[in-house]
Amino acid sequence: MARPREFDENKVLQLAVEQFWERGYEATSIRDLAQAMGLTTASIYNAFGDKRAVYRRALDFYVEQSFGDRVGRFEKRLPRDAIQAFFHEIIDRSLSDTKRKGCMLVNSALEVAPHDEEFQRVVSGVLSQVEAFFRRCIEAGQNDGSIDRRQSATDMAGTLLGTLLGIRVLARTRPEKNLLEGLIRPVFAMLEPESKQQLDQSFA
Amino acid sequence: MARPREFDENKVLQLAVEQFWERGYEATSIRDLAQAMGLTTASIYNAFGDKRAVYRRALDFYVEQSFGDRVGRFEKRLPRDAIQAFFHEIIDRSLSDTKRKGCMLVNSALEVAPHDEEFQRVVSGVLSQVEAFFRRCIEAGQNDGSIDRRQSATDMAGTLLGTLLGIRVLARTRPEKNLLEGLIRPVFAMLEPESKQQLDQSFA
DNA sequence: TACTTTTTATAACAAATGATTTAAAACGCA
DNA sequence: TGCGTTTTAAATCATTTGTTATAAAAAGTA
Repeated sequence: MARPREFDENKVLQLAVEQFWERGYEATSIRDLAQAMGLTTASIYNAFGDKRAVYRRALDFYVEQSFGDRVGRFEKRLPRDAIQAFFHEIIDRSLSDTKRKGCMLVNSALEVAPHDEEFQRVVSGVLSQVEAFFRRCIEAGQNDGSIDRRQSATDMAGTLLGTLLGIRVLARTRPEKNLLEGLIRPVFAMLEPESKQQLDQSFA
Repeated sequence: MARPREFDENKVLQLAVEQFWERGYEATSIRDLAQAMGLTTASIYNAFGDKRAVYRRALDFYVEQSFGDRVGRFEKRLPRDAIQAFFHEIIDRSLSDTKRKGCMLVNSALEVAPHDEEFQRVVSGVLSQVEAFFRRCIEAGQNDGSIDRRQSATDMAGTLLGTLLGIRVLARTRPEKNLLEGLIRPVFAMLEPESKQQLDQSFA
């Protein structure tokens, strides 16, 4: 019928992700993008539309591979394990992020979402999903007695979401192991039921 | 000796702050800046240097008026009051921030600091000062018994710093009163000494 | 093989970008 | 009043920006 594409859409999208992720939206020009993706600008416009559309697709691609199966995988664990493993993985990734790219979703939340309704919805939707994941974990833990019941699951899920975002911001200017691993200790302690807290205390 | 300035440096710096704060560094052109400051581009270059230098001065100006006396004012209160008042003020400001500008320091931490050593130092320095403020409050509270002693002051100060940054990120896409006020409740509870926690529990 | 369709490569477009030039205007000091 | 100096205004500089024509190249179908 016609000439076929020379490039693999997923491959070039991944390259677009890396470019936008590292430099952000405004600081990345179409030519930067073309070089990073190994395409001509004409091919980009033909395949995706304009610059904003490429960013839109790139963000979806990032979200898909960053939150897609991950949340589900963690949820198979014991509630408190799931939460702790989630945070430890975020911290590990932050500490090995030598380019200090942070989290592309958080970057989008600050650079593009405030001035673009559609991105606002996308970002806020993903954040709500993460919050819901935390809430499910906490509710499960409160039911089996492994998580403290004095604070509501909703409030604690919000605390975890806030802490997560805080870590991702902090890591971009101060990616220090002691700082990041230290700041989650009190958060994990907050999850512990009172009885266990007393027990720990008696051995201290 | 020579022709005097027609503008007040502090006034135009404040206008530059508002422009950069709302739109960020890359999305603000020199002409945007000139219009916002009520100056010609020539005057800007003559008075400040290049675009980066204006941003540098604007960020200093913002930090000065945002963190300058504020931290000191809070520190005059009782330790736990100081921390709680600090967070309530941040949340109030976030909820009344109709333009969703967030915190210019956090914005800088994500947009410019990762690619600019000098801004890296500035941002990380201010964050360290906030952290130190939290730590001093916590240590004072631990000494007078109003703050829990089971977690180290360093760890809890990190938690507060992370929570603060998380709130500022979250507020830019989801400035919801319930969410923000809810997420700090478990954090404040974490500060409470165990004895008090038990007491609260007995009345619940 | 010729036709149709899509992708490519190259070049170009108008507009915007950061930055500077030029010359007029405005002050202090002699 | 004139001199020296700095600020201002307007125009202009070379690049870069996002985007689009143009035409050649590459495939499937007839």
